[in-house]
Amino acid sequence: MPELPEVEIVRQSLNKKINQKKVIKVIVRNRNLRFKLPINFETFLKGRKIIEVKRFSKYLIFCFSNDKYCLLHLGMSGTVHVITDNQRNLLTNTSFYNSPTLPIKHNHVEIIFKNLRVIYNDPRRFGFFQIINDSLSLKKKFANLGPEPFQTEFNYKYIISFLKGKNKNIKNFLLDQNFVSGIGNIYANEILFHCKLDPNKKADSLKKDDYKKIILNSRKVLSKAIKNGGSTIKDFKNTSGKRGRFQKNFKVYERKGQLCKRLNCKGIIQKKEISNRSTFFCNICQI
DNA sequence: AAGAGGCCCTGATAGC
DNA sequence: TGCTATCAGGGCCTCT
Repeated sequence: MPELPEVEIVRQSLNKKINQKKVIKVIVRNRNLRFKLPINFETFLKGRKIIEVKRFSKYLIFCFSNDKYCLLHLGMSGTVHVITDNQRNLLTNTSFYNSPTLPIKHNHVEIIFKNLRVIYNDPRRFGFFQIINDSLSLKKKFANLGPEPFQTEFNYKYIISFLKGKNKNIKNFLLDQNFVSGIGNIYANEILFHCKLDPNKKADSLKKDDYKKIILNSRKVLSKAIKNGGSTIKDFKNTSGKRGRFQKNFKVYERKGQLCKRLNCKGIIQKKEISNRSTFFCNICQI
C-alpha cells in the first residue's frame, strides 16, 4: 500500500530525525524479507553517517558519506518507526503493549543511532533492503524505471512513444513502473476517476487530451496525497505513528456500490478485477 | 517481445 | 467457538 506519497511522507520525517546521525548498531531479527538481507548488512551500516534520506519512486534511499547507499522498499505492509530512547524507556516501564506507535510483532530490523532508533516493521515481509556501493550502481538500479509523474520527462511525447504498438489497458500502464513510477493500485484508480477514463480502455486508443489529463491528474492526486500525509487504509503510518488523511479524499477506491462523488453524477461505483487487481470506477462518468 | 499469470507472506474477515 | 477460504497487492519471475 505504500505508494509514492506514503514513501515521501516517511522520507520527510526520517530526514528530519536521522540526518547527519551515525549508525551505532544494527539489530536484525529476521533476515527473510522479500529478498534475504545480505550477510554484510550490519557491518556495512555500522559506523556510517547518514547525509540525507532521499526517495525515488517507492524506494527510500539512505545516503551515507563516501558514496554509499542503502535502499528500502516497504513492499505492501512495511512501516518505519523512529523512537527515542526516552520514549522507549517509558514504554518498557509502563504499557509497552498498549503503545499506539510501536508494533510488537514483526520488528525485523532496528538501526540504532545516538538517543534514537529506526525500526522496520513488516508483517507480510514483502519489503526489502538493498546495499548499494556507489552512485553508478544506484543509477543502474533505477535505470529501467519510468519517470515519476512530477518529472518533465513524463510528457505527451514520452507517453505516445512508450505506448506505440502496445496493447494494454490504461490502468495496467499506470501500474507499470517501467512506464511511470510511483503509482500503485489505489492511486491508479483515483487518477483515472479524475481523468473520467474507463480503466479498461486500451491505452493507445486514447486521445491527446486524455494523455494530458493523465499527466495533470497524476501530479494533482499524488501531490494532494502528500499534502494530506498519505493514505492510511489499514496500517500505513508516518515514523511517529501518525495516520494519513488522504483516504478521506478517495472518490472510488473501496467505494463499491456507493454513489459517485462527482457533482450531478448519478453513477454507482463499480468493482471489477483487471489483471488480478481490484479496480474501482464510476459506471457513468468514466466512459 | 509483450503480456498474462503465479508467487512470496500474514492478518483480517467472511462463511459454515 | 473454531476451522477453512478468500482477499489485500509490489515487484520479480516464468511461460506462452
